[in-house]
Amino acid sequence: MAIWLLKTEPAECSLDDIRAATGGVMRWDGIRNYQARNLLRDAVRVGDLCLIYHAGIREPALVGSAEVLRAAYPDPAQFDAASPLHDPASKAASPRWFCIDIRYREHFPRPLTLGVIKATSALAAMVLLRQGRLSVQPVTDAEWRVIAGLAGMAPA
DNA sequence: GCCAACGTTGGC
DNA sequence: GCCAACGTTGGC
Repeated sequence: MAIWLLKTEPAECSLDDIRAATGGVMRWDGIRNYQARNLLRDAVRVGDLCLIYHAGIREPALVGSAEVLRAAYPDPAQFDAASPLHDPASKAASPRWFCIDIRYREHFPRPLTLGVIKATSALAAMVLLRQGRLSVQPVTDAEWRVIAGLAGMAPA
């Protein structure tokens, strides 16, 4: 099982929104960056753990987790002319953009803020701190153990 | 294929 | 609202 960090602006889609969705299942779409796309399409598997990161707010933080319910499939929005995510250059026979379905798992007892992540030496190598703009990022098992501890989770 | 211009992201 | 980082675009 791999671990991923998924970044979102809570005004667009928050962990609360995921929990509130039918069955706690949410389509994770709108990825329009090739590096993130490649990870999503080639490496993200059913059952993988997703850590949800809220960005674009006063205190950015890892707030909880979800799991991958369905692996990559073509993002329907790219073919929808009315959508802001429409990509006229993408063809149905060779889709350019992909999405996944995730299912809500939990809110962390204590959200782990970016400030604390930055101040934690064991997390200094996180992709988040080096490539902050990447919206799908790999997280190592060791990083997850540290994150889980700081977020108040019992050891798995 | 290089590179300047431009747009977007996201922390502060 | 500013600005740094960085991805994309398009002229050459």
